[in-house]
Amino acid sequence: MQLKRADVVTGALALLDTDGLDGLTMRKLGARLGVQAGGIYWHFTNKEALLGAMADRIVGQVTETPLTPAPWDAQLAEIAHRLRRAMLAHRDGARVVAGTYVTEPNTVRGGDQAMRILTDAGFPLDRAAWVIFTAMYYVLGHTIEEQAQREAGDWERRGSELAGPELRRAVEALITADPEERFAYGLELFLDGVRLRLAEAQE
Amino acid sequence: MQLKRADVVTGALALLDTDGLDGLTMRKLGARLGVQAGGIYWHFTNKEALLGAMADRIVGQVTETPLTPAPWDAQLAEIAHRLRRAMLAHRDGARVVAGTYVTEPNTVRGGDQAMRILTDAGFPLDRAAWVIFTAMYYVLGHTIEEQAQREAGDWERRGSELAGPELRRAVEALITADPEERFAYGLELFLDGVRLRLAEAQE
DNA sequence: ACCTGAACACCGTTCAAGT
DNA sequence: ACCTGAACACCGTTCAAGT
Repeated sequence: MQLKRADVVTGALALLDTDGLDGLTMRKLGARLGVQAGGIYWHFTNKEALLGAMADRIVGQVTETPLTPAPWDAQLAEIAHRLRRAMLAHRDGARVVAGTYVTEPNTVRGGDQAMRILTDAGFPLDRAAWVIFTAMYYVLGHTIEEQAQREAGDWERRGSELAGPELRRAVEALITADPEERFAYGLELFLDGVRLRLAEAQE
Repeated sequence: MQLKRADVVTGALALLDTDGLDGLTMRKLGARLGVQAGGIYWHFTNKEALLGAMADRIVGQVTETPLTPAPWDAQLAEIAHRLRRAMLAHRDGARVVAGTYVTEPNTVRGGDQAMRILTDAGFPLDRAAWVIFTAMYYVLGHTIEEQAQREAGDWERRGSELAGPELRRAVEALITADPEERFAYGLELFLDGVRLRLAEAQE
């Protein structure tokens, strides 16, 4: 059986889960697929393109099941939570998604959906775009760190090494907290601001 | 004259400016410093440690001049703006800072300062920590993308390649916007949320 | 203490040639 | 069309040995 583009992506995601992003090499991927490293370049022009396809596969989870009708802010929060979960489903998933400027189908679909939610709510197009990217930075940043903490257990050690008294207790507060709760808190912080701007624009 | 740790960092930042993060190799750095690549390992245990020192040098700009007395939200905004400017001062500066879990002096000092501002304003310690990291994700994410856009001019092309109608115009809205204004907007969005939480906590 | 020289164990990518 | 074999031009890191 011959290799399809989709098989390469599936294999790459499996390798990502076992070896992490730094361990994801073309040679190891070739071995897993029963192919020489060079052979992969028939399916993808380079590693970056492959990573882009992997990112799009991950992001695809967000738009898989349709959103239930709800107020715009609840829908936006739902998208953010879905994106976080989708990235958490693969080791280093957030780093993979963050590392690619994806113009691929699923990413476009997700972005389009988010844009429509905000413009329907009454936001002007440019502000809606700014808001979405701001949210994106938060979701990516939070999830990257969440996964870094999970993998390298030495965050705890590093925390206790910290000289600064306030920051040290701050890092401890981060580590002991439930990641899900912390994620929701930061997201709401930011949604508060969005709600306020919308209210101002409409009066 | 012999090489000091600080000289290595200075040379590495200069190389970063000319060749970018991907072009920053130990061999090229050695050549610039008049030393074999292996020689650098006497000063730093590995490349990661060197990158950490570079990040701390960059972050050091934030705490160099003391903050003028002002309300807590203005001070926090000032820190965020300083951090962005400090990272913009070096090519790929944001990526360098984002890629390291820094426990080094300047980073600790900056984190401590931010924590004190929020706790003095009345925030409980754990929430203050959450807020700061949320802000950090935003500042890093925004600045990384700002620099990516600056370096690879192909963002514009990618934008016009986008199939999705809403998202396409969204990306155009991002590109045409003044980065400084866009940064301030996203920051205020988030500060709005923080102000709201603080007001709720104090009534 | 500080660095050289040279090696080790890798990388991503290319490309003629095979089937 | 799809892949092999083998090479090219790199990496980060180690470490005996020099000064």
